[in-house]
Amino acid sequence: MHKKIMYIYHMANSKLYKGSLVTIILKLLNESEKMYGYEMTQKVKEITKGELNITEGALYPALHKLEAEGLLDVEVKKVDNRLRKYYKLTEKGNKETVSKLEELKDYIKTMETFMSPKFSLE
Amino acid sequence: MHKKIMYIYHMANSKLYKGSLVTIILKLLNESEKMYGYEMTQKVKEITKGELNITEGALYPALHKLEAEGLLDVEVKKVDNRLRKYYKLTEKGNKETVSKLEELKDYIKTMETFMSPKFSLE
DNA sequence: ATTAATACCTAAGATTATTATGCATAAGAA
DNA sequence: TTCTTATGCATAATAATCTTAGGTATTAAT
Repeated sequence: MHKKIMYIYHMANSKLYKGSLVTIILKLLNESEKMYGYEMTQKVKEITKGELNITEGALYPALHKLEAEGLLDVEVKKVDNRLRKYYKLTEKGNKETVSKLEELKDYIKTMETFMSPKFSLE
Repeated sequence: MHKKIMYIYHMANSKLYKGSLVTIILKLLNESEKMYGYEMTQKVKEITKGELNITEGALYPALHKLEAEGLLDVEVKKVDNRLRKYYKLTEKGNKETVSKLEELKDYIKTMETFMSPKFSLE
C-alpha cells in the first residue's frame, strides 16, 4: 500500500515487543505446515482482529534470517503469474519453535506477576 | 560486579521483550511510591525469582529518559555516605502507567491466542 | 484508467537492550 | 588487613530488532 496521503486511517497497531516476531512466525508455520510471507501478514491481522500488524519490512528480513539459520526451508511457486515463496519448518526449526514458545510462555507468566494489582511482596 | 573470569555463573536471564522495561519501571513505582535504581534491579530479581534481570546499562538510561519526559521526579538522598536517586511518578507518569499496563495486558492477551494449541481459525 | 490488493524486496533510521566498562563507598571474608 | 562482594551511580560501543519509507511487478476491482 503506497500511502501518499492518509488522513483517516488509524492503525490499532500495538507495537511488537522485541523478539516476538520470530516466535509468531514459527508458531504460524507450526500450525499451517507451509505459508508465504504475505499470507502471514494477513493471517496475523485476521487472527488478532487487527490488533497486531506484521510489517513487511520486519517480516521478510526475519524470514531470510531464519532460512539462513537453517530453521526454515523455502519453495518458490508461481501462482497467477505471481511468485510466492513458501516457507516451512525444518527439523531444527521445529525444535526452535518448541523452545521459543516455552520462552514466551514463561515470559508471559512472569509479566503477569507484575500486572497483578499487588505482587504480594513485602 | 567486575567479572573478569566467570566460569560457573549461569544467568537464567530470559531476555526482555522490547518495551517492557519501561512498563516494569512504571509498575514498580506505582506499587512502591518511590524507589531508586539499584533497588529496582534487586526487587525485580526477587519478585521473579531470578527469571528477569534488569541490567543497569538499560535501567539508568531509561530512568533518565522517563525523567526528561516528565514522567518521573527525582530526589537525591545520601544514605551511609552513598547517594541514592529516588524516583517517583508524576501526574503524567501515573497516566502513562495506566496506559502502558493496559497496552501490555492487551499484548499478552493477543499473544496468548498464538500460544493456544490451535488458534481456532480455518 | 486508476486504484487497491497481492507478492516480493531493501535501506535508512529509531529504539531499546546487552555487554563492558568506569568510579566510589561499605561490608564481609580471607 | 587486604581482597572481594555488595551497594549505588553512570556511560559508550555494539547488537538486535522493529518502523518507516521507499521500490518493482502482476491481477482484480471500481
